[in-house]
Amino acid sequence: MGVTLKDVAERAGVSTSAVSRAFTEGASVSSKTRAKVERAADALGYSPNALASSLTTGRTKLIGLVSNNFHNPLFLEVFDRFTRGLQDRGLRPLLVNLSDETDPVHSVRMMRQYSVDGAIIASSTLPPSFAEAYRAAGIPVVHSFGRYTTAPQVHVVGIDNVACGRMAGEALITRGYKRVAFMGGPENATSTQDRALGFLGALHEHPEIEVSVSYASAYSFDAGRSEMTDLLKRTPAEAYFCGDDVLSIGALSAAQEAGLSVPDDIGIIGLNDMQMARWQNINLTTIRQPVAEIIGASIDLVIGTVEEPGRHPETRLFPCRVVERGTLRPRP
Amino acid sequence: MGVTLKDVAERAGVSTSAVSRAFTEGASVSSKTRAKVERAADALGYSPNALASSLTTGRTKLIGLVSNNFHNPLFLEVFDRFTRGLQDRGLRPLLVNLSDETDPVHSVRMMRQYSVDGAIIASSTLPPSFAEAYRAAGIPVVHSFGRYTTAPQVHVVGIDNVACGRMAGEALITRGYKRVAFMGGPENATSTQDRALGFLGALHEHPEIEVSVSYASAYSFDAGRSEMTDLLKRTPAEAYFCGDDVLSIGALSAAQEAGLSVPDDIGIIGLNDMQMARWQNINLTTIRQPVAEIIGASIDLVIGTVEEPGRHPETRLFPCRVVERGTLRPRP
DNA sequence: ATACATTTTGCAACCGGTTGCAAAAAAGGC
DNA sequence: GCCTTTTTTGCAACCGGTTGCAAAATGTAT
Repeated sequence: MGVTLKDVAERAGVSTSAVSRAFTEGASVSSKTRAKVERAADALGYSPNALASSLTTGRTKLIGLVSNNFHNPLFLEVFDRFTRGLQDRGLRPLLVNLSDETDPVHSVRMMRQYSVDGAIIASSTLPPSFAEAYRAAGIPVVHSFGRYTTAPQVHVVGIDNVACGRMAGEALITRGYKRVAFMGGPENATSTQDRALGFLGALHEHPEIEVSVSYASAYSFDAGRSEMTDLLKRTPAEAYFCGDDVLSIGALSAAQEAGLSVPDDIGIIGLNDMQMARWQNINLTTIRQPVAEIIGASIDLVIGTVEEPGRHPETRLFPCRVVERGTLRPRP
Repeated sequence: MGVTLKDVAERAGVSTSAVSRAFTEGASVSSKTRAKVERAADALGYSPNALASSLTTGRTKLIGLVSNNFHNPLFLEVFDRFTRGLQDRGLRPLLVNLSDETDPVHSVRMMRQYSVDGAIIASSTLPPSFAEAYRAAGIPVVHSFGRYTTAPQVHVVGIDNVACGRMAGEALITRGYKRVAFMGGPENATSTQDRALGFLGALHEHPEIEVSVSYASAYSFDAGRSEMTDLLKRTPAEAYFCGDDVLSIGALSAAQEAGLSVPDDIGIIGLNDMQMARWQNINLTTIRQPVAEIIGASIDLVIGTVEEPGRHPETRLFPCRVVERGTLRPRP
């Protein structure tokens, strides 16, 4: 079944080294033998075994793509772009689903067993220590959609959550809302904390505006909906910054069901700008994460680190922008 | 950096064979040497190189997961379950994004270069010939979310699209609609054809009911919305079976925007039951695909075929069921 | 033609493991 | 204790490639 180097060599009447060289960019082979080898290889349908060659070259062209965000619709786009981006550069994604696992030890071992050249942690919820375990194991790694930390031990690519929070705050201020609120995801997620920080920071300069904060139990539709349902029973704010689009849509649903009109009675701004946000029957005003840029930079960084392992950890944060749709009253 | 078998052997004071055996289930090793080996391995932080061993064992435990459905929200769940299911069985998914590629030749070559043990084609739109190319190349393969064909050359797991179409037709008949329609995805998709077939078949027994058929240009929100917008300009039907949930939600959006009330003025039933269908502000009546079962069966089949390559091609179709929500009037 | 520089080639060792086989060690029977 | 059977062990070859090195072939200059 498997056609090997040796078969090709035999058929072409050359040594195995010659065949190997014919398939290696920039190796020393005469055009005559290369032609002989190619003819034989075509006839036999040979393609070199990437894993066998990795043994000596030390490169597998395998990149671990590790995530625990398999319920966030944004991540379908994330996987799409990662796989395409890696493939375009001749790399292969080995997908790892962490599910509820928070200890890196299993996945690190797996990465080593399969000798991945590098790894990308694509997760907005994992702590910095996760990626650090990879680095400690000698695996070139970048934490994609991670958050900013001072003196990071690993490459981090993402958005500036504090700045996003501030941007959301300013969006609400500009539109003249007098009672605003932040509805975060789970309080212990580091990204949630940063967004709250930025939001409150922006509002701090406007003491005339009333601010409150609450946390949904998860980054999910149901959590957003039930949180908003609770809030509406008390004295709700005029406008909410929700830490995520799915959460926002849940909140939106609760508001509509309570008979409130959006954005006249209540305003909502989300974060992510996932596919559904632009569906006209949702039409969510939100803050867009530049997903393509984040992913492009992540891939570049991981490749760079594979080539230059000692490379200093870098943090690349990309700016977000408000996408004007229908769940916030227009700017005056 | 890399601790090898030899390092462990040296440290434990045994031969490399002993170490290899200590890590192989059911090999002949005394408990005494196994203990010595384990101690040495722990101290050194050794884990065996899966790729090196694949060279002799012929098994990589790598499974190609090939898809071109990176825009269908259902597939986030699909990837989640596939990765988890494979991991639980000690297998690793090598993800391949086909994008717009329709020729299997590239991905087949890649599968061979990485010596995958098997492959799963997860796609509702690829033709049967795609998976057949894998089989022809000697790669154990199952086409997941594929469609039924007579005398299939490869394993196919999915739903019975004809039965689903029939089920949708019957749902509309039972609810007393007198003018019904099928809005499919692109006409050339084989699944679309089958769904239309079943739908029309069911209606054929009810000549008193008026039936029409149209096709959206893609399985997307925009396509569904624009198709429905067009339909509403003429004489629309009372109820529509849309070939997909995303399409349905697009159609729903158009209907709502036209000031029609759902389900009083117009009824819609989708297919898939993806996450968003149960969001209360969408609340789509739809037909549920048993995703977990399809994926479980796909994994079992691919494993079975790895172990018994000559195995006869099998088609496993799972039954769907209507999920009652708010876009169809209640059954009388 | 000869001497020398350059390119191309094959040999053989190696990458990190596995495995058939025969020798060595342990266990069992008397 | 000795002999037989069973288990454990190490040797060495092998999986499918790559690569340093020296020999062979080719090209250039005289």
